[in-house]
Amino acid sequence: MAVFSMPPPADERELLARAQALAGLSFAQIAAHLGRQVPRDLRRAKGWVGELLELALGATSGSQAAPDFPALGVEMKTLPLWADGRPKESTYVCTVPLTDFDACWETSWIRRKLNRVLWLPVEAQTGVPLSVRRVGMALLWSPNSEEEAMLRADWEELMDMVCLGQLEMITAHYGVCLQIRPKAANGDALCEGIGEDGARVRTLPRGFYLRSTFTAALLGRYYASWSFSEN
Amino acid sequence: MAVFSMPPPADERELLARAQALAGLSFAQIAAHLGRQVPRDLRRAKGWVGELLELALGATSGSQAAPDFPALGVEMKTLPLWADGRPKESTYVCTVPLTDFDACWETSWIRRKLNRVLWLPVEAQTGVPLSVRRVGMALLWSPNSEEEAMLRADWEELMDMVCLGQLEMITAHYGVCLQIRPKAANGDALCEGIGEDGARVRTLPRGFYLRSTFTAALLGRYYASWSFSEN
DNA sequence: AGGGATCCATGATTGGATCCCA
DNA sequence: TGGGATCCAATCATGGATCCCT
Repeated sequence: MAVFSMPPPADERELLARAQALAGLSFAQIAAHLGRQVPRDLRRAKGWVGELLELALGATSGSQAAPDFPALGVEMKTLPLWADGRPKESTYVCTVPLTDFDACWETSWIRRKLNRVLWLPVEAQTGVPLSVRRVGMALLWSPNSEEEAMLRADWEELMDMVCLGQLEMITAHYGVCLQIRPKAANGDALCEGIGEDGARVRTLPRGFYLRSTFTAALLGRYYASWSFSEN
Repeated sequence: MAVFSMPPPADERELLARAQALAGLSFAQIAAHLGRQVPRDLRRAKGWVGELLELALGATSGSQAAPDFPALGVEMKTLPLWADGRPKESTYVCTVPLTDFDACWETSWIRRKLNRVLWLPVEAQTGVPLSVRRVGMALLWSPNSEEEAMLRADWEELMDMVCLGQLEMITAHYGVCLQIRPKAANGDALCEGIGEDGARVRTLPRGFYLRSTFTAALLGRYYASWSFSEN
């Protein structure tokens, strides 16, 4: 029997149970239950996997500035992995506030987003067709004190530069676990930022991304080893 | 032969010539030339007449913060009239900037919008079917010194209240020729404004409107009398 | 009939991320 | 293979205004 929609989970226990029930299922199986078509590849549907799994778990669809599970304060993130369990990509977290001089870590959007995350590892091995790729074992995570200290240090360094009008100097090389990179429909999309002289300038929208070294270490704390093998 | 699109007019002369060519035509006639359908009524298409006439004149469609005819600095406004020539409604001008403490009349958005306006009277008599309603004689207008002084006085009174956090006290009763009223998709739409204590609060978006007494007087300066009668 | 409330179209923005070249 | 560039869906915001109750 096909399930076409799902109410939000009542608590973390229920959310985690649903997520664990997805472990091992292929995208084709999940899509079939939700009445969705699997695209040929992700080139023209880059967010498809994330949207599919949000639907499968009963997440609230993209309402601004709210977590995926508002009642629980939980954010869902897919984590694309190579067949050997290493993260394939960095992880997009949220947009960078480019004109907020008063930003502080404690009340920052990124800290709220990362405070409680349901990580869903997903198979992303090149060459494996999308329909047969599988969901892995879910992990409900909060940063430990060491992780939070690292995130905070990166955030403060990067946001200092943003507020001091040094945005154009920022490359993805800054930050140990967090980086700032462009996040736009294309190179023509512009928003407002702070220029060298403190005045407003037009610039590319930017996003915060978690480096794959960070997400790899995070997985490593919970899973001694991990793979999508048939064993 | 149907005309499906129209390049922007090169100068005010050309714009005015096109507008005068529309005088006396029904909405059905204009829509037919543009390959558009006339809706049964305006209840679920409130902006239809404005959009039709923009298309007919070669206006740039709703690009943000730019006039309808950017090269000319001209704004187009329909002016719905009763059969006897009195304005039926107030005229929406633009949104009210709710968080701009430094706003001044000289550089205000509303002043730029009203600096040069092509008024298009349109028949709006209740009971007359939309398809047979007609366009009237166009008027290319700029505020005279008296009109500008009145607009400025109203604007300064109203914007003082906005900036002092007295927004919730403003009703449509303030202002001799200009008023502030809600301008939103519905009562749930919220934006940012200034609260009583100076902090940001969530509030309804507001718009500036010209009272119909103002637009009536404006027409009266140019047309001794005016109607859509068959004579 | 004045004024608070609302409606549609469309462009801009955000949230979901992966693509793909050097 | 890191990092600059890009893609889709859905929501939000803006511009076009009129509706409709008291």
